[in-house]
Amino acid sequence: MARLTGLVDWSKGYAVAVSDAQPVTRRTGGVARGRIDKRQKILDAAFAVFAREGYAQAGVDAIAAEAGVAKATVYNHFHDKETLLRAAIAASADQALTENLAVVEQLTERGESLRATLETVGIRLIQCYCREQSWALRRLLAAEITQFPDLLEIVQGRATERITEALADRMARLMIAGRLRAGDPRVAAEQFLALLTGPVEIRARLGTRQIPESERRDVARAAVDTFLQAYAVERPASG
Amino acid sequence: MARLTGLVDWSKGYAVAVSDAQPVTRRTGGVARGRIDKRQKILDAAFAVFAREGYAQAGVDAIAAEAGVAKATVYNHFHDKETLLRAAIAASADQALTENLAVVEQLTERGESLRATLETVGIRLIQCYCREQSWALRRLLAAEITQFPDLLEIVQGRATERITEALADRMARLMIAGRLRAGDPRVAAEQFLALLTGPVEIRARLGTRQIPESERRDVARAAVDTFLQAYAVERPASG
DNA sequence: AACTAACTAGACCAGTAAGTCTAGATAAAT
DNA sequence: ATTTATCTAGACTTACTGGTCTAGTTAGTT
Repeated sequence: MARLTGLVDWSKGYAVAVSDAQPVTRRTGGVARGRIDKRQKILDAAFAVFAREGYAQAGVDAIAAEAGVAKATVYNHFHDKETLLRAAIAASADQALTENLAVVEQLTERGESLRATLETVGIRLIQCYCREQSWALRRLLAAEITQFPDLLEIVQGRATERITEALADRMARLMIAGRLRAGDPRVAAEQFLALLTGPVEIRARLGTRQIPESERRDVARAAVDTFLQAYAVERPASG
Repeated sequence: MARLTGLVDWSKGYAVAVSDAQPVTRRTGGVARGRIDKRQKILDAAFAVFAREGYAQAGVDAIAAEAGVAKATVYNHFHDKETLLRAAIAASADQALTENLAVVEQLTERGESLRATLETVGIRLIQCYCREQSWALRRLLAAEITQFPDLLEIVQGRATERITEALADRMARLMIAGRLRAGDPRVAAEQFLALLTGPVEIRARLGTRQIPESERRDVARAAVDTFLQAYAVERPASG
């Protein structure tokens, strides 16, 4: 009866299910994971369908079909539709986080001009922000936040907050290195991100419009201009 | 059979239904509107329930109950659940727009210091942005945009876009008046808004956290600082 | 007072979807 | 070859809800 002989309470245990609830098979052998990649397939399909139709509208049948899997298999991996939602969102947030962190890491104090570095990082951050998956994640989160308030922690703890913090770290390094005027690195990070994503937000229309490459570059350049005018130590030759 | 003897196709006519589909009673008399304020009650209730539960989850019964009205009455005013959603969102967007425009209008070239004016306007804009209804509207829009793409035009045409444009107008005036460095007023408007709402967005956690008054003031001040350092004509005495 | 349009309460139908269950297929490990 | 865990297809139960309809009520207008 009990599927795990009572080792863990799975009824609400999304914290476990979310991170790595590997089915038993995975651990039995050495090479292992006979066809447990189905789990990932289900997660991907679930995210896609949830994003497209919304939680309430999304049918588990549809998710199973999109994953190329039987409905029972879905319930084999995830106890609940709700659990599935949390897992899918967590997985997507993790993915978005690593992408963003990789970009933030490129913001070092050494290297050519600070302006050029900021612009490159800016363009890449905008790229991340404009991924279809990113838009879907933000939309889905906004949609279901009132029904499942804990989604906020699942995502915020994995994405927005951590990215801002990582960027703040870099800003602090730049300030210490004398490349940026001293100030609150957290505010600097927030404002840099705001200058990048704010204009994008308006122009992208919640992700329904694809912003052309050139426009994204313009936004990044304008953002860096404004940012540097406020935070650069020596004034760049203007005009 | 046809409720309006075929004058208008009501089956999908949200453009009409949205703006002012007043029931006949309203026009029969002079003083009129016997109890047609029910329409507003329904709209308010619908927005509240849609925002709380999401479109798919929201039951028309629940909306009727919250409006203090029979279900049939809802269908008397609005042909469809879908029509009701559009109408409710449009009404809410209209309201948000007028509030925001009233604030933007306060940004004139005369008056004490430009910095003080910008700060006041900034604080008020943040206030508008943080209204529970504003958050609900943005969340709801994000939630249903994939299902009802036309919602975007209903809202964007009434809110975001118009506000940005109005602000850009003011920026242009300030540039012409020599109070701001000449440049693209549209970009200035976007960046000013971004500097205000970006940090608020992160801190408010999709509207689930109430930002204290002092924190909002800090954000506005920081935004104005950065903005003026980039756009002021003469450098403000720093330090 | 008579008329009329909007309202109410509640029954009702039809469609849909979460979650369970059964019986059988597949494939890794011993 | 046998065992064991997962998988599949699909029927099934249960519950909910959009929209309609009916019968009767309320209140403004003439």
